[in-house]
Amino acid sequence: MGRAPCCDKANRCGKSCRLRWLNYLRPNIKHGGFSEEEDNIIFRLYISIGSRWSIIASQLPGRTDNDVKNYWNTKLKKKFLGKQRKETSAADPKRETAGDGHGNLGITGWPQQPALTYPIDHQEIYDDPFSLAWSSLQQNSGAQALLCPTSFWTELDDILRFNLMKMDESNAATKSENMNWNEVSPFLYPNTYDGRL
DNA sequence: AACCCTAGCAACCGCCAACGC
DNA sequence: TGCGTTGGCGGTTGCTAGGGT
Repeated sequence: MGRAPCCDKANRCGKSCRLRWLNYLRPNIKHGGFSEEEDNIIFRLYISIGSRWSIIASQLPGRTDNDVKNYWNTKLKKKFLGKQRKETSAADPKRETAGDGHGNLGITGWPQQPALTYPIDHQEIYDDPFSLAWSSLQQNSGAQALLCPTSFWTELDDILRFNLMKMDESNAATKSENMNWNEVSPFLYPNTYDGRL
């Protein structure tokens, strides 16, 4: 499966060799499906730090950044944006596959409410983590205070800056990606987050 | 049976930082 | 300090399988 190798199979270049080892051949790689818990971890980290797949993958033993990235792009993004897709493709209802069949997202620990409550004219930016966060936060009971989009964006931007700053500090201090997640704002870890991953 | 469409995912590409000389 | 090499990363591509028509 997948595209043809860039080099002769019998004479692979080092970079391809390394990539294949890291993403596919390495021992202890999980090749099975992702669990609901892993889904939640990926989702929350994506909201918090964006598409830093290597960091996200480091929190999921046995998963590679490529795995996580592929899984997000092929499944999770649709899962978490399912309702929005349904709204925009109402003329073609058979395309809707995510959720429980009633327009709910089916995320463990997240209230089962319609995702699309953000104004329709903001849909064009709905695919980024901020938009995802907005959708998700609105599904939580505590989102009442965030009904003003302007203050929400400001607040979320502050949180993201804070998290990125903490990550930079952590990386600078340890020269590794084993950041201290306890320092990241819990604002984006509602319900199931208990301070460890 | 043949065609079309979509999902899944391994691999490619390009950029950038670290490293050694 | 400058340059070439290497490794790491995120985004993207394109092959394959499977389902629908």
